[in-house]
Amino acid sequence: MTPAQRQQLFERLAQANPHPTTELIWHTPFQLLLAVLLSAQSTDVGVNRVTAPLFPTLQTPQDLLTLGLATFEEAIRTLGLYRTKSRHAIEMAKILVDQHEGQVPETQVELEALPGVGRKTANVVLNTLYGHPTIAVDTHVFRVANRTGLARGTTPLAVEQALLRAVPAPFLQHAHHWLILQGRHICLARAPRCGICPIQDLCDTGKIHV
DNA sequence: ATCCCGAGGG
DNA sequence: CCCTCTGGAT
Repeated sequence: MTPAQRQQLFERLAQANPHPTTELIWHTPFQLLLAVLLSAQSTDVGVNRVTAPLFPTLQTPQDLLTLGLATFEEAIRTLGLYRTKSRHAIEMAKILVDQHEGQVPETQVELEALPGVGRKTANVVLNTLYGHPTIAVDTHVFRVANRTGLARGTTPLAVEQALLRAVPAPFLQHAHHWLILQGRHICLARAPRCGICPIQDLCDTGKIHV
């Protein structure tokens, strides 16, 4: 894909979504961190479903410690991976209270040191919470980048590095969410909706068929 | 049967 | 590299 085509690709995604943001519902920094941790192998709709009744009284890491492991497990049970996620969330809250004065850290290293927080989650937090020009590569971004030919790679890290080179600078800030929304609503995993895709003519796969 | 804003452990 | 964690949606 040529630089001009990449520019055009993001111009169209930007036009379709002028103010892209996460579809997770949150109000405090800790809630965003917790919601992203819960989103692993789960849909945002599912995460919002379990956090809606929880978040009014769960705003800080201390609130989660007060709630306790058993109650939290029960509250997120329908998400899947609930035991691992609950354990990580509680351990994460302890570290935030003990070592970060209850605040969400702003560096990749500090974030990835938290239980349950890997590179993808750290990138989402840095971008969404602090406005860093990071690109978190999740299942959607990975699929869209490889399918379109925007940036190819066999691992999430390789795709992330390819995207950082392929995305025109003015679009870096919101590239993550534009690609996510494209993957979630248009470039679906099983049945991509090429008929309504705004970048179909720029896409390597879209030209071929589907 | 496959996928969903993955991470940690072996 | 592989495996496991986990339930709901399609």
